Amino acid sequence: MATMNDVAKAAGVSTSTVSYVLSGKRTISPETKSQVLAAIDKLGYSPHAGARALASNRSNVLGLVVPLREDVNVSVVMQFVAAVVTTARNFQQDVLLLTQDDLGGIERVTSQSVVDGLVMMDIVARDPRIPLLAKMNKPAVLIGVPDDAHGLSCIDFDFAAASRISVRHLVDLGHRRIALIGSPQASLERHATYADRVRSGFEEASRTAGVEFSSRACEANPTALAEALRELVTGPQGATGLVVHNEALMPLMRDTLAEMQLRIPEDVSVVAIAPTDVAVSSTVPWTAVSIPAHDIGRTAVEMVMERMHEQRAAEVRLVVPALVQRSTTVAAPGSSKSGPVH
Amino acid sequence: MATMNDVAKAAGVSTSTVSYVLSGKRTISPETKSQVLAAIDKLGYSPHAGARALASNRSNVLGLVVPLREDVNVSVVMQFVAAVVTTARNFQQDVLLLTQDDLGGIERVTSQSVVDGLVMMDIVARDPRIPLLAKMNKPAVLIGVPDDAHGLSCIDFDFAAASRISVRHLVDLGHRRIALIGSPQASLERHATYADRVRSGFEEASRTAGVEFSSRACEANPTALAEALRELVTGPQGATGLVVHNEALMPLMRDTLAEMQLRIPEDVSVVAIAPTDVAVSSTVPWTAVSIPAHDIGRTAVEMVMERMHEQRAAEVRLVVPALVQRSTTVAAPGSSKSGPVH
DNA sequence: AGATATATTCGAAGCGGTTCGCTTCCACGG
DNA sequence: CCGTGGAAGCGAACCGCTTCGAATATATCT
Repeated sequence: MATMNDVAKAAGVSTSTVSYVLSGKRTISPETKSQVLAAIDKLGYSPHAGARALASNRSNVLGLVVPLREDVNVSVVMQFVAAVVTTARNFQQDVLLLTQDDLGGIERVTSQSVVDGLVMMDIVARDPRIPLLAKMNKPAVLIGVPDDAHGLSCIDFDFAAASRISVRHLVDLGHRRIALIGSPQASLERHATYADRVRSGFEEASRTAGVEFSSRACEANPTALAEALRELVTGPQGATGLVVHNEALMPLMRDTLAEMQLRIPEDVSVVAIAPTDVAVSSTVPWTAVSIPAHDIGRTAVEMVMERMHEQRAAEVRLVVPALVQRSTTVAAPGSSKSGPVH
Repeated sequence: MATMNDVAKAAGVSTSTVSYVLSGKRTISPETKSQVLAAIDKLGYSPHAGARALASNRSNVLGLVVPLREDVNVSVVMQFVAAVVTTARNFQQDVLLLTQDDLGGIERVTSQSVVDGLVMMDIVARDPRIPLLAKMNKPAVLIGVPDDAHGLSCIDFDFAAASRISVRHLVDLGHRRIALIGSPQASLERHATYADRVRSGFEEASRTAGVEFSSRACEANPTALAEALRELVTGPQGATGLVVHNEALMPLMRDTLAEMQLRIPEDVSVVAIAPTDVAVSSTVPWTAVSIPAHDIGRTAVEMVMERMHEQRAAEVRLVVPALVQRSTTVAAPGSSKSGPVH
């Protein structure tokens, strides 16, 4: 492999000149520049990442901590990842993948300067990785809002608001008994921030609206779903409106309801909180609050980059949700769409 | 950050000694070693990845090229990725993520020595990235088998065999008219190797068995599926046995068939070629040939690592498929056969 | 003209490791 | 008692790039 020195010789200049041609940090005369570029081209030179990292103290690599566990939402994760990688490239950064459970990994890549910054997904309320990460003195952005961010910046979808507008939508349609089918038990138990927020938003909005409500977790399998539906819909709760925040469940929903002799939306209205593609690639498109995974991933990288050079205050950004009505929600049976019924 | 020099001073030895303690490439007396380790501990020293990469000419990073397009199978991809990352860690390697469409990325990370080796997923028959990658003189393994591997090693699931045993299973059950519902048109058109092989395996086995057969692509939406089923099952083809290789379709299958008044398995038997989790997390578990994504990912990394130090011949490895009968296949209507016959 | 800017380029000192060759010390055999 | 060999540690030469200060040359100002 040709080195910068080889290029310098070939172009009849010093290495520093080559370096400045490449970095543009000092002005170089057009003639010199073109000679250098010609030499680079001729030798097929490309800079050595390690050497550059050593000298400049920047690796041009961003770490991305992704959850590869079973109980998360694969396609949302993929969308995040795609957004992060794409955006990172716009900043000349590559992306190093770390897994959730590799706790030492975060410490390793930061302390060894493998990465210049970090994006961490799937934050839980009291996340043990956060104090660790905060110590490392590298720019980092959390996707999700923990109880204590330890001075790190966060970005997230406003799941509480998503839940609230879902409730309001159902209430506006005249539903008086509603229910939330949430993430798998595991997500709730580890207090994934999205799971907690969806639930609290749901309960808060329901209370405000003065409707009957209940909520529960649900695993991503037909049996669990059937049981949940039996409890919430056909059981004593008798909910006529459902908010579902569980992507893996969506494909099973229609099927399972049908087996229970329940029609959508005649017997039960359903609002999904899910990525757009899940909401629309179903036999019938769901009324849904879309999770803009791409925007969030992009913004996360932007926030990291903003903090890479200049010191910058930590901030929390929430992405505002919007509900799109499709065909799975209608006015409650026996309700006039406008007036509250008691 | 403490450097190796700081450690050396604190321990009262030379830097080379510290280096040898860390790498174990030369013998160091127990006393010296423990002093050095104590100093490392006390100073919280950790080696600088860039410096190490420069001096040793190894970055300890593996590149992984993943498809982030829409028409691939997200959950399989995730399983691969998880397997690759986990296995890489066992070799002290981190994983750098590259996307399919970032063609320059492959060249960049190899020529700049950002990575020590590469794993590339979602290979197509005449993949333009392959000659490029072959030139780069870094160990690389393709997941998928292209027409011309240019001297690179490949690993893949034996999709042709998977298809063949699916056909044989149906034939053994007495089905005489069978059909294949394959990947989306886009996958076929770009000649993703798995799509091609599934189809040719299907046709070959069908011909051998002397049964009527047909096959077609199908997009991952209910309308497309309904149309495919109309053509293959209720239409003139009148297939009673179906092989489905399209993960995204599986959740819609049951639903769509029901709407067409078709029962599984009474009216039509179905074999899925899909990852285990997709096959079993359905309202009814599918008879299926599982795609062992994890094994393949792991092996891919192992193959790269094997080629990292020693020169080693290129090879093609195929993972042998196995069919698990569950509840979606039974003897053909009006056939005397009650089970697989050999 | 002499002095002060301005535009380019060079040289050298790092950045923080790895590794090779050499020295030192000590035990052991003849 | 000397020679030999192995164990342990040291020093210095890189690895390839960035960056700062200085040098040179040309342009501008008074």
